[in-house]
Amino acid sequence: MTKKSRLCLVDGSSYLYRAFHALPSLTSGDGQPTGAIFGVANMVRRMLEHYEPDYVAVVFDAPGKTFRHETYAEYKATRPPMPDELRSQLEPLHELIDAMGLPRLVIEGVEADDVIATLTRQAREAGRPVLISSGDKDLAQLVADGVVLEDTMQDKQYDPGLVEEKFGVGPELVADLLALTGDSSDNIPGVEKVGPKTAAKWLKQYGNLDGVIEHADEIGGKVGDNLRGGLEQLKLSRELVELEDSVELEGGLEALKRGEPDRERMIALLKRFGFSTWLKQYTDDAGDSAASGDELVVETVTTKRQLDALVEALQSADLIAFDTETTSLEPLDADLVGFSFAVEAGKAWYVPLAHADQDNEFSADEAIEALRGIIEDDDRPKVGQHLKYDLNVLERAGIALGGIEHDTMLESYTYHSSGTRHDMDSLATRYLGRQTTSYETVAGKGKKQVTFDQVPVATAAEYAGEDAEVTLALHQHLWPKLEKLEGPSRVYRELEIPLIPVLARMERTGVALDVDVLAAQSAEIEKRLDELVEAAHAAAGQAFNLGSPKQLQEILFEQLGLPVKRKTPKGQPSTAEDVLQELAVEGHELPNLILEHRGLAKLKNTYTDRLPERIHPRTGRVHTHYHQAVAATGRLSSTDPNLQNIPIRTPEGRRIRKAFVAPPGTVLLAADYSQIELRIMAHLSGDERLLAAFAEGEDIHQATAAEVFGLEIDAVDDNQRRAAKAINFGLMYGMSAWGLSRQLELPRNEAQEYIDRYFDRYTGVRDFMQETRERARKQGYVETLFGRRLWADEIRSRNNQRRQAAERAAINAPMQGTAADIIKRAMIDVDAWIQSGDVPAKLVMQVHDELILEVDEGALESVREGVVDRMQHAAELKVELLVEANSGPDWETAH
DNA sequence: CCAGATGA
DNA sequence: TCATCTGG
Repeated sequence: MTKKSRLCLVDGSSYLYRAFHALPSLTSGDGQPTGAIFGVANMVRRMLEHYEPDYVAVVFDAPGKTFRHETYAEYKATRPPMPDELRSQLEPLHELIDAMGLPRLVIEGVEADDVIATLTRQAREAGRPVLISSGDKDLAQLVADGVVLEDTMQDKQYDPGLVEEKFGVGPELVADLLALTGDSSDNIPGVEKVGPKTAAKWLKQYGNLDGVIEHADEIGGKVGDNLRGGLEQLKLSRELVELEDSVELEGGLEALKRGEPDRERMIALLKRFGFSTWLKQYTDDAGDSAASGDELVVETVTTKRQLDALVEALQSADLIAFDTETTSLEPLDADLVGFSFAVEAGKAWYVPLAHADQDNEFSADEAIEALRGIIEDDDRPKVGQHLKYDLNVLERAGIALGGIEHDTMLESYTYHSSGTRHDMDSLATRYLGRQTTSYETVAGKGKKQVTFDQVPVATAAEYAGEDAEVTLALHQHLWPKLEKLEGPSRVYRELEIPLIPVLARMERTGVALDVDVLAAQSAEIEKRLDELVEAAHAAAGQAFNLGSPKQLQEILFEQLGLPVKRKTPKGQPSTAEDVLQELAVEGHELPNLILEHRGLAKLKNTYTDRLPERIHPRTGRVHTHYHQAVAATGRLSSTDPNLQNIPIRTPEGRRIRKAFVAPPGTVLLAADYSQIELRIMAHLSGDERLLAAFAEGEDIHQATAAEVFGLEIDAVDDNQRRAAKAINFGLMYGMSAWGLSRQLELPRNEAQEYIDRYFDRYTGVRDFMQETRERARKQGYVETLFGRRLWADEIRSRNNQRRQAAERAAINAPMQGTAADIIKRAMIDVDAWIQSGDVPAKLVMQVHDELILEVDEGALESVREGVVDRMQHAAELKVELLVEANSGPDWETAH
């Protein structure tokens, strides 16, 4: 008997939704939305290429109710109706699938899942292997020997073993598990507080759902009560998640034989949708259907001849896409394992350098020397994805990456900073509709993960080659779009790209930390925490975990009966700081103890105990990572550790800055922009009063108080100044009366009065804000002074809260974003100055409006002047940019 | 308002 | 995942 060919079942409906949400909203020339059609069709094409099945079915949900709605009226009740933009793509997609020669099934009264279940059962009975392609995890219950579930968008194939790994139970128990946990997208309730972990544990213990129900009495705790209370619903949920595998279908499996594409219809449809690349394939290579096209050939370079040929090819390229493979995501620990290159679509090279199984004619050093001239050449433009990483890795390997011309991560970020992450996988999906091989599929994951040098060369080459080739494709897609936008492309060329080496250097440099200072503080805090716990337990009359907001709620509001001041978004009584403060003022003892405990525990857990763990064993310093494509406003962010939220506002907190030190012979210089965002607001709004106040060098909060309260400037008291400061602060966050009233502990109407008076006095600011709001609504984005575009994604949301949040963000964005642009310019300039000559200083940190440098003692004055001057002249505004710079042996003193 | 880290 | 707290 010959081996029977595989039946491929595609869950069209699940991919339709996912493609619709994951892909940009494409439209064809005549305005027909085509994004979801494109996504699903591409997915199907990839499946066809990969499996070349003779039997296929693309299955869709039928419109209208199903038998599940009769069982359970609430079924899918929380799901919003299908958006028009998606609905209008359904019929054209069906046409396209028909034209591709693929059997399509839409069966009234049942869902796509049930049709797939039925076909799977029939195929198994006929001894035919099955591949189910779906983004819907419910279908995992169908997996068995000979039945694989593939999630194309995640590039995962679930066999029984992987299902067990993912769900904690085998396929036969997946329906039981889903009944217990519920499925929010179908509005099927589960047992409250039971997640996948608990459900899997129970099912293992009692065999199956019936076992769990039988033994419900034995399960203790709150979840046990929840389980017993929900038994009826549980049985119903079980019925709903079970797939129906006896749907009546005409024609049997033979009806699913794949047909030939209808060329005429295909060409007509592809033209209509404007899918030009696909159309071109169709008209170019008439005979060979959709198969060819995005195939990638990766050449593994192992002989000297190949290496020479590669060098030659790179020498004649206008632009080289480049990627490094390494042993670690942490550049400071990463050893080179290989290089990949691409200079045209469909072709890539991989040069293995340190694979366990490699067998090259040349040594790694010989390969590096052969390529060094090209990699280091400033006149050979390169494009990469997140080149800061490669730059640091190469630096460690003694190679100085030159010619950093383009970075696809930054192209995407400056083109549209929000709405998507900017890692390669996200970009390939979003902009190319391509699903790239994940790192996990080549290197394994969890315990089984190996470092890249252990990955066989053959596997590594496919993966690495794809990275370089996709990077090139992304650049070819993104750059023409970005280049057309004058402002964003300027920000990209003049700020983001030049900043790459500056940040790379700062990360490599790191900052010195005095562990003894932190250890001493940790010990002090620990002692005080013990006292506080004891006192709190005494005050509560029982022991409890002070760090648990849940237990705290119980103690405060139920045991002690204190008044509930506010609720969290989820309806729990809030125990947030301001709430506790209010309770403390009312004379309760416990809230104060809690407040102090929380503050100190945070300090210890986040800073004094953790920072020393971050010291790198080789350098003895702390190396943060600056992220250049995360914050929507253009700011940097910092992680591992975050050095941009080191405490300063309280004395105990500020002490932590004592631990950030300069090594002997050097001092720390901390230079920060004073009131930079308000100054930018003065510039952008052109408000006369605000400009005048800055020009006169007045204390800006005092000046604001004088205006708002109608006083002479010298008559302003501390309280009035504090209120004015809160107003100024609030302004930059798009202030609402609600926010200000909370901040100042004032009634709403009084806060509103302050705001009104402010806008009466500062009419330029008022008009500017109104214009900004309108501009955001009209064009969907606002701009910084340097032309960076900041998109207000939800500005037209019908949800009031979301829309208003987007409006506030849009008002804040030009100021925060311009400040970010300015300090980036300053960093580039200061770094260039330091690198150009004998300036004995290093940039070590950036905290949004502050630069911290490590400076040789002897050169302090000249460096201070040089830094301040460059920061002040990073932009020419209608007001002067004021920079304050101080120095000292540690960050606290320097501030 | 924008971020990141922590603990339950 | 949520609440809380740190910074700007």
